[in-house]
Amino acid sequence: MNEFIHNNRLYYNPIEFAMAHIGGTWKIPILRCLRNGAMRYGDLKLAIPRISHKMLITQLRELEDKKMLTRHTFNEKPPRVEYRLTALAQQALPVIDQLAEYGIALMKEAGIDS
Amino acid sequence: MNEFIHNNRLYYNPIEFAMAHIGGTWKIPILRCLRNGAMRYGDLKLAIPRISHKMLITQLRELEDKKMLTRHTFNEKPPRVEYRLTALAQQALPVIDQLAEYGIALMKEAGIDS
DNA sequence: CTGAATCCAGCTGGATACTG
DNA sequence: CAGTATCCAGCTGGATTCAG
Repeated sequence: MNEFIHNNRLYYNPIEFAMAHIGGTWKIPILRCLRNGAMRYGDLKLAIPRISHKMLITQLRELEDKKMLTRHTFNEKPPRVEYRLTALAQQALPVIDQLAEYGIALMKEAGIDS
Repeated sequence: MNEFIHNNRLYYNPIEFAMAHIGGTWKIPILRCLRNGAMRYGDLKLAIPRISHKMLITQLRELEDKKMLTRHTFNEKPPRVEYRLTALAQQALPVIDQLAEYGIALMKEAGIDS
Protein backbone atom coordinates (compact mmCIF):
# COMPACT_ATOMS: atom_id res chain seq x y z
CA MET A 1 0.00 0.00 0.00
CA ASN A 2 2.38 2.71 -1.20
CA GLU A 3 -0.28 5.06 -2.48
CA PHE A 4 0.00 8.80 -2.07
CA ILE A 5 -1.77 12.05 -2.81
CA HIS A 6 -0.36 14.84 -4.96
CA ASN A 7 -2.17 18.01 -6.02
CA ASN A 8 -5.43 16.64 -4.72
CA ARG A 9 -5.26 13.43 -6.77
CA LEU A 10 -4.75 9.90 -5.48
CA TYR A 11 -2.02 7.74 -7.03
CA TYR A 12 -1.77 4.03 -6.32
CA ASN A 13 1.89 3.66 -7.32
CA PRO A 14 4.83 5.47 -8.96
CA ILE A 15 3.85 4.21 -12.40
CA GLU A 16 0.53 6.02 -12.19
CA PHE A 17 2.49 9.15 -11.36
CA ALA A 18 4.72 8.60 -14.39
CA MET A 19 1.71 8.05 -16.62
CA ALA A 20 0.17 11.29 -15.41
CA HIS A 21 3.22 12.91 -17.03
CA ILE A 22 3.54 10.96 -20.27
CA GLY A 23 0.27 9.00 -20.56
CA GLY A 24 -2.85 9.51 -22.60
CA THR A 25 -3.16 9.53 -26.36
CA TRP A 26 -1.27 12.73 -27.11
CA LYS A 27 1.50 13.49 -24.60
CA ILE A 28 4.00 11.05 -26.08
CA PRO A 29 3.50 12.22 -29.67
CA ILE A 30 4.02 15.80 -28.45
CA LEU A 31 7.16 14.93 -26.49
CA ARG A 32 8.59 13.03 -29.44
CA CYS A 33 7.97 15.94 -31.78
CA LEU A 34 9.96 18.17 -29.47
CA ARG A 35 12.88 15.83 -28.94
CA ASN A 36 15.06 17.66 -31.47
CA GLY A 37 14.35 21.19 -30.28
CA ALA A 38 11.66 23.81 -29.84
CA MET A 39 8.54 23.99 -32.01
CA ARG A 40 5.61 26.36 -32.34
CA TYR A 41 1.98 25.54 -31.75
CA GLY A 42 1.14 25.57 -35.45
CA ASP A 43 3.98 23.26 -36.41
CA LEU A 44 3.03 20.79 -33.70
CA LYS A 45 -0.54 20.89 -34.97
CA LEU A 46 0.69 20.03 -38.47
CA ALA A 47 3.17 17.41 -37.28
CA ILE A 48 0.72 15.41 -35.18
CA PRO A 49 -1.98 13.83 -37.34
CA ARG A 50 -5.52 13.65 -35.97
CA ILE A 51 -4.97 15.76 -32.87
CA SER A 52 -7.71 18.35 -32.34
CA HIS A 53 -7.06 21.97 -31.51
CA LYS A 54 -8.55 21.60 -28.05
CA MET A 55 -6.50 18.52 -27.19
CA LEU A 56 -3.24 20.05 -28.35
CA ILE A 57 -3.86 23.16 -26.25
CA THR A 58 -4.95 21.30 -23.14
CA GLN A 59 -2.13 18.76 -23.35
CA LEU A 60 0.46 21.51 -23.83
CA ARG A 61 -0.92 23.23 -20.73
CA GLU A 62 -0.77 20.05 -18.69
CA LEU A 63 2.79 19.31 -19.79
CA GLU A 64 3.77 22.85 -18.89
CA ASP A 65 2.11 22.58 -15.47
CA LYS A 66 4.01 19.37 -14.81
CA LYS A 67 7.29 21.04 -15.76
CA MET A 68 7.72 18.79 -18.77
CA LEU A 69 8.07 21.72 -21.15
CA THR A 70 8.67 25.45 -21.19
CA ARG A 71 6.68 28.01 -23.13
CA HIS A 72 8.31 31.02 -24.75
CA THR A 73 6.17 33.78 -26.25
CA PHE A 74 7.52 36.37 -28.67
CA ASN A 75 5.90 39.78 -28.83
CA GLU A 76 5.18 39.67 -32.52
CA LYS A 77 2.21 40.07 -34.79
CA PRO A 78 0.88 37.52 -35.47
CA PRO A 79 1.74 35.90 -32.13
CA ARG A 80 4.51 33.32 -31.95
CA VAL A 81 4.91 30.76 -29.18
CA GLU A 82 7.56 28.09 -28.85
CA TYR A 83 7.56 24.97 -26.72
CA ARG A 84 10.68 23.17 -25.56
CA LEU A 85 11.37 20.03 -23.49
CA THR A 86 12.70 20.40 -19.96
CA ALA A 87 15.40 18.13 -18.55
CA LEU A 88 12.63 16.24 -16.76
CA ALA A 89 10.98 15.43 -20.07
CA GLN A 90 14.24 14.45 -21.70
CA GLN A 91 14.65 11.78 -19.04
CA ALA A 92 11.41 10.27 -20.29
CA LEU A 93 12.67 9.75 -23.84
CA PRO A 94 14.56 6.49 -23.20
CA VAL A 95 11.54 5.07 -21.38
CA ILE A 96 9.30 6.09 -24.27
CA ASP A 97 11.68 4.49 -26.75
CA GLN A 98 11.57 1.23 -24.81
CA LEU A 99 7.79 1.35 -24.79
CA ALA A 100 7.86 1.82 -28.56
CA GLU A 101 10.15 -1.18 -28.92
CA TYR A 102 7.82 -3.34 -26.89
CA GLY A 103 4.88 -2.10 -28.93
CA ILE A 104 6.63 -3.10 -32.14
CA ALA A 105 7.40 -6.52 -30.70
CA LEU A 106 3.72 -6.95 -29.82
CA MET A 107 2.70 -5.89 -33.32
CA LYS A 108 5.06 -8.41 -34.87
CA GLU A 109 3.63 -11.09 -32.60
CA ALA A 110 0.11 -10.10 -33.70
CA GLY A 111 1.10 -10.25 -37.35
CA ILE A 112 0.94 -6.53 -38.01
CA ASP A 113 3.61 -5.17 -40.36
CA SER A 114 5.09 -2.00 -38.92
CA MET B 1 1.52 8.57 -40.47
CA ASN B 2 2.15 5.01 -39.31
CA GLU B 3 -1.29 4.40 -37.88
CA PHE B 4 -3.02 1.07 -38.26
CA ILE B 5 -6.20 -0.82 -37.40
CA HIS B 6 -6.33 -3.95 -35.29
CA ASN B 7 -9.47 -5.73 -34.09
CA ASN B 8 -11.60 -2.85 -35.28
CA ARG B 9 -9.71 -0.21 -33.28
CA LEU B 10 -7.51 2.55 -34.64
CA TYR B 11 -3.98 2.96 -33.22
CA TYR B 12 -1.87 6.00 -33.99
CA ASN B 13 1.48 4.40 -33.16
CA PRO B 14 3.14 1.31 -31.63
CA ILE B 15 3.10 2.85 -28.16
CA GLU B 16 -0.68 3.04 -28.20
CA PHE B 17 -0.67 -0.65 -29.07
CA ALA B 18 1.66 -1.38 -26.15
CA MET B 19 -0.54 0.64 -23.81
CA ALA B 20 -3.58 -1.32 -24.90
CA HIS B 21 -1.74 -4.31 -23.41
CA ILE B 22 -0.32 -2.84 -20.21
CA GLY B 23 -2.10 0.51 -19.81
CA GLY B 24 -4.92 1.68 -17.62
CA THR B 25 -5.02 1.78 -13.85
CA TRP B 26 -5.05 -1.96 -13.16
CA LYS B 27 -3.21 -4.01 -15.77
CA ILE B 28 0.26 -3.24 -14.44
CA PRO B 29 -0.62 -4.02 -10.80
CA ILE B 30 -2.08 -7.34 -12.01
CA LEU B 31 0.96 -8.20 -14.11
CA ARG B 32 3.31 -7.36 -11.25
CA CYS B 33 1.36 -9.55 -8.85
CA LEU B 34 1.79 -12.47 -11.22
CA ARG B 35 5.48 -11.97 -11.91
CA ASN B 36 6.50 -14.71 -9.47
CA GLY B 37 3.99 -17.33 -10.59
CA ALA B 38 0.33 -18.18 -10.88
CA MET B 39 -2.32 -16.74 -8.58
CA ARG B 40 -6.05 -17.26 -8.10
CA TYR B 41 -8.75 -14.66 -8.51
CA GLY B 42 -9.32 -14.30 -4.80
CA ASP B 43 -5.66 -13.82 -3.99
CA LEU B 44 -5.30 -11.16 -6.66
CA LYS B 45 -8.34 -9.42 -5.23
CA LEU B 46 -6.69 -9.36 -1.81
CA ALA B 47 -3.27 -8.40 -3.14
CA ILE B 48 -4.41 -5.38 -5.15
CA PRO B 49 -5.80 -2.65 -2.87
CA ARG B 50 -8.78 -0.63 -4.08
CA ILE B 51 -9.55 -2.68 -7.19
CA SER B 52 -13.25 -3.45 -7.57
CA HIS B 53 -14.62 -6.87 -8.41
CA LYS B 54 -15.84 -5.72 -11.80
CA MET B 55 -12.53 -4.15 -12.77
CA LEU B 56 -10.50 -7.19 -11.73
CA ILE B 57 -12.74 -9.50 -13.77
CA THR B 58 -12.82 -7.30 -16.86
CA GLN B 59 -9.08 -6.59 -16.79
CA LEU B 60 -8.29 -10.30 -16.39
CA ARG B 61 -10.49 -11.00 -19.44
CA GLU B 62 -8.79 -8.35 -21.50
CA LEU B 63 -5.34 -9.57 -20.56
CA GLU B 64 -6.38 -13.10 -21.47
CA ASP B 65 -7.80 -11.96 -24.83
CA LYS B 66 -4.54 -10.19 -25.60
CA LYS B 67 -2.55 -13.34 -24.77
CA MET B 68 -0.92 -11.68 -21.80
CA LEU B 69 -2.02 -14.40 -19.42
CA THR B 70 -3.45 -17.90 -19.36
CA ARG B 71 -6.38 -19.11 -17.31
CA HIS B 72 -6.51 -22.56 -15.75
CA THR B 73 -9.72 -23.79 -14.18
CA PHE B 74 -9.80 -26.74 -11.82
CA ASN B 75 -12.94 -28.84 -11.54
CA GLU B 76 -13.30 -28.47 -7.81
CA LYS B 77 -15.92 -27.31 -5.40
CA PRO B 78 -15.71 -24.48 -4.65
CA PRO B 79 -14.30 -23.45 -8.04
CA ARG B 80 -10.59 -22.69 -8.39
CA VAL B 81 -9.06 -20.62 -11.19
CA GLU B 82 -5.43 -19.72 -11.66
CA TYR B 83 -3.91 -16.98 -13.80
CA ARG B 84 -0.36 -17.05 -15.12
CA LEU B 85 1.77 -14.70 -17.23
CA THR B 86 2.58 -15.68 -20.82
CA ALA B 87 6.00 -15.12 -22.38
CA LEU B 88 4.55 -12.04 -24.06
CA ALA B 89 3.68 -10.53 -20.69
CA GLN B 90 7.07 -11.42 -19.20
CA GLN B 91 8.69 -9.30 -21.91
CA ALA B 92 6.75 -6.35 -20.54
CA LEU B 93 8.24 -6.61 -17.06
CA PRO B 94 11.54 -4.79 -17.81
CA VAL B 95 9.60 -1.99 -19.51
CA ILE B 96 7.29 -1.74 -16.52
CA ASP B 97 10.27 -1.63 -14.18
CA GLN B 98 11.77 1.23 -16.14
CA LEU B 99 8.48 3.10 -15.98
CA ALA B 100 8.46 2.61 -12.22
CA GLU B 101 12.01 3.98 -11.99
CA TYR B 102 11.03 7.06 -13.95
CA GLY B 103 7.98 7.49 -11.77
CA ILE B 104 10.12 7.39 -8.65
CA ALA B 105 12.50 9.94 -10.17
CA LEU B 106 9.54 12.23 -10.89
CA MET B 107 8.28 11.80 -7.35
CA LYS B 108 11.67 12.71 -5.94
CA GLU B 109 11.73 15.78 -8.17
CA ALA B 110 8.28 16.76 -6.93
CA GLY B 111 9.36 16.34 -3.32
CA ILE B 112 7.30 13.23 -2.60
CA ASP B 113 8.95 10.64 -0.33
CA SER B 114 8.49 7.20 -1.81
C1' DC C 1 -1.57 32.59 -34.96
C1' DT C 2 -2.58 31.13 -30.45
C1' DG C 3 -5.84 30.38 -26.94
C1' DA C 4 -10.30 30.20 -23.91
C1' DA C 5 -15.09 28.72 -23.20
C1' DT C 6 -19.18 26.11 -23.98
C1' DC C 7 -22.07 22.29 -25.25
C1' DC C 8 -22.72 17.56 -25.51
C1' DA C 9 -22.23 12.39 -26.90
C1' DG C 10 -19.79 8.36 -25.58
C1' DC C 11 -16.97 5.77 -22.71
C1' DT C 12 -15.36 4.29 -17.86
C1' DG C 13 -15.88 2.33 -13.84
C1' DG C 14 -18.44 1.91 -9.12
C1' DA C 15 -22.43 -0.20 -6.70
C1' DT C 16 -25.46 -3.75 -6.55
C1' DA C 17 -27.86 -7.99 -7.33
C1' DC C 18 -27.87 -12.59 -9.13
C1' DT C 19 -25.82 -17.50 -10.67
C1' DG C 20 -23.47 -22.29 -10.72
C1' DC D 1 -15.20 -18.99 -5.07
C1' DA D 2 -15.52 -17.13 -9.50
C1' DG D 3 -18.17 -14.82 -12.80
C1' DT D 4 -22.22 -12.15 -15.22
C1' DA D 5 -25.61 -8.34 -15.79
C1' DT D 6 -27.61 -3.84 -15.09
C1' DC D 7 -27.94 0.83 -13.77
C1' DC D 8 -26.00 5.19 -13.61
C1' DA D 9 -22.77 9.28 -12.33
C1' DG D 10 -18.65 11.40 -13.83
C1' DC D 11 -14.99 12.16 -16.89
C1' DT D 12 -13.07 12.63 -21.80
C1' DG D 13 -12.60 14.68 -25.78
C1' DG D 14 -14.72 16.53 -30.38
C1' DA D 15 -17.10 20.49 -32.56
C1' DT D 16 -17.94 25.06 -32.41
C1' DT D 17 -17.70 29.86 -31.24
C1' DC D 18 -15.34 33.93 -29.59
C1' DA D 19 -11.04 36.81 -28.69
C1' DG D 20 -6.29 39.23 -28.27
